[in-house]
Amino acid sequence: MDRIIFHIDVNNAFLSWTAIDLLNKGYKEDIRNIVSVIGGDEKTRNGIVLSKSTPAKKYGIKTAETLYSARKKYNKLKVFPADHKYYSMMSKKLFNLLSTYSPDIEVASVDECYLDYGKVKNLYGDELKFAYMLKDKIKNELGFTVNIGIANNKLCAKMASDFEKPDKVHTLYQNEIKDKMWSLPIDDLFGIGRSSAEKLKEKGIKTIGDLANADIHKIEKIFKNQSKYAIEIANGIDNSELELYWEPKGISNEFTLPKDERNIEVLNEKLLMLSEMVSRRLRKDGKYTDTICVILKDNNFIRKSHQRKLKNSTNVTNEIYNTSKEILKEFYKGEPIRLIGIRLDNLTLKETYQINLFENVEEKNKDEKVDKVMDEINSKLGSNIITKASLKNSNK
DNA sequence: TCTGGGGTCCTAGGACCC
DNA sequence: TCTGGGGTCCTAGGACCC
Repeated sequence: MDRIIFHIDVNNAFLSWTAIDLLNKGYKEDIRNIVSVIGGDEKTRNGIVLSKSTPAKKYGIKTAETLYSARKKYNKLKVFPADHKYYSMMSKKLFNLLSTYSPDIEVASVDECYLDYGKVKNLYGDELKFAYMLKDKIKNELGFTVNIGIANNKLCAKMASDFEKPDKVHTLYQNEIKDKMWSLPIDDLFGIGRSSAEKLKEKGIKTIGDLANADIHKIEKIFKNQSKYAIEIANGIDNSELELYWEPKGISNEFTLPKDERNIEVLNEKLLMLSEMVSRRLRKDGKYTDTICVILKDNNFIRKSHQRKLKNSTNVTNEIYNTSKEILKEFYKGEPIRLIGIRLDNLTLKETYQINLFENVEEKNKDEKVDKVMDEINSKLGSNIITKASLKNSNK
């Protein structure tokens, strides 16, 4: 039997949610109806568009472009800051509402999910009628609009929800793929990014249909092992299951520095701060890592990373900090650094531990106690106020 | 005042072992 | 004296997504 999958996608999520927040706070204007964006802070060099209103889209303003560039398209552009806490609250409201209809939901990101309608169709009936009801219920109860894509698999549901926006329901069943998907530009295919799209266009593959009917040998240089898969997605073939339970495979934090930095002492301080951020998240999940990766981006936007695998897994801030400091020393060549980050991989629930003759066990126990106390204080204060980094640099 | 941050997956080369 | 492959693990980088 054919599956029936919904893809539910909030229209202009960050912008819509901020619009609601502002209206609740007495702001007169609904920023969804004006040329507006949610943007990062330009002073800290985070000045890009995170989300745009429908009118902003009409001026050609795109997600991830610089605010500088967006303003050139519309000089009276209104820019509002992001409020991720509020977004995550709205996101929960949406998923809670959806959960009342089905437990089979894959949360794909803060503003989109897949729902296995096939499993509950006998309860709610025709999927199209239900989707319209659902979209209107979300609009009435939560105050924002969504697009719903209906199809026989995740890929096509995702593609369908991306058709005309906002506040729409679309289907993309197996027998509609040719008519509804093949004429779209190759860039629109989920899974084909800018790099692959450029290479495909060079070979004369300009639409999804072109790829669907391409000779596999023609694209093997581009997709290697993934060539068959690439042709399959262009044909709307996707047998992947919904992933109902998600566990992070890695934890990372990174940030752009207010100005380019080449002083390794300053970079080390940032590593301390980052170590605290990632290790606290790790401990909160009750996990351990044995792979620590330091990420740098230089002033030319070239990203470089080096990682190290530990003999024993850990969740101790100090150990992560000391390791990352060593990694940085190993590969930092003195170039101006724009961004620095730490990523923890190979997460496990249990600590692997082999006795190491050279390890100072007392030191480790002390570090663990310090982490525990800090975590408790921070969870009580509900903030990141108490950090070793902030204590160390209390001169501000 | 030009270009974020948090993820996943894949590839390719080298090390190492049998 | 010359020279196998297969398998796995580790590392760095790139592509892609929201």
